Amino acid sequence: MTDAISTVFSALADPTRRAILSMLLEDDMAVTDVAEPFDMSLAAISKHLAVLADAGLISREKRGRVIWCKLEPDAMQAALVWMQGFGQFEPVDLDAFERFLERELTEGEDEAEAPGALPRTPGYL
Amino acid sequence: MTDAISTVFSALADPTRRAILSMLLEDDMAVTDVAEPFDMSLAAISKHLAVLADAGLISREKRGRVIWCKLEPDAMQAALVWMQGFGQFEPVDLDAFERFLERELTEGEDEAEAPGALPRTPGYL
DNA sequence: GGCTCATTCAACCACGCGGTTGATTTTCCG
DNA sequence: CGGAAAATCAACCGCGTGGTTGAATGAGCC
Repeated sequence: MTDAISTVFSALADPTRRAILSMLLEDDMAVTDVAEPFDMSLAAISKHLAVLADAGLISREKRGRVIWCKLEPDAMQAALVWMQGFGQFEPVDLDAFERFLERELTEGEDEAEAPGALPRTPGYL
Repeated sequence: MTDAISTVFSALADPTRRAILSMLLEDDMAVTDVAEPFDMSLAAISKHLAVLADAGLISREKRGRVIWCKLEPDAMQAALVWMQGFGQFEPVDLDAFERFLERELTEGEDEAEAPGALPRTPGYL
């Protein structure tokens, strides 16, 4: 329940919230602008944003009377690694797997596009 | 709601269900054996298994009067790819990952098969 | 046949979630 | 100052979910 990974998966389980994250992939956005394409009240979107912020998937910064929402993709990493460790079921040495990930993450610091990802604008790098 | 990815994320959002998946990573199991380490009723575990099966994350095959649960990691693929479209950790390029898996899997070929289990081939590689 | 084991079904309950509307707070602006 | 915009808060509603217990179904065993 209260563990971080559950919170992340739970936050990702809603299509509206996933759509919001996809929007934030392109750029930081104000709450009103996030809500604009959706057919629901602003309060509902505000709640969704609260769920995402609680999971650490976004951060909210107040500038003036506008609150800017920013994607925080690091929060996905634990869940992602968990799933990846699952992908190849079986006697794979998880220690070696962790070392592999560590190596990959530390040496691949140059920019690369994710296959099939939306166009990335460097807003959070 | 009814889309596949939401169902998968929702299923993964419960620590009991993730623990079950981890157990099934080692071997196929009967429902009673799955339920054994948990401090809740068998019916509750049965419901969790239904949720996992509905998400496609496991399959259940009845042999005799016992139902064998088998991990189906392919169902994670879509959700995993979706997440990979996000972070800066995406330079975990799948080529290196595949090579890693290749090496790991060919090293540990003396592993015991589950009794009557289908051959464990990496379905999504 | 009758018993027992494995599993699910059926009701039921407490609780949280996704949504609404209306009031409130904070900030900008003329 | 007064008003409008941005966002959240508060209360409420319907429904799904995670859990319980007890009964039902089905397969194996003596």
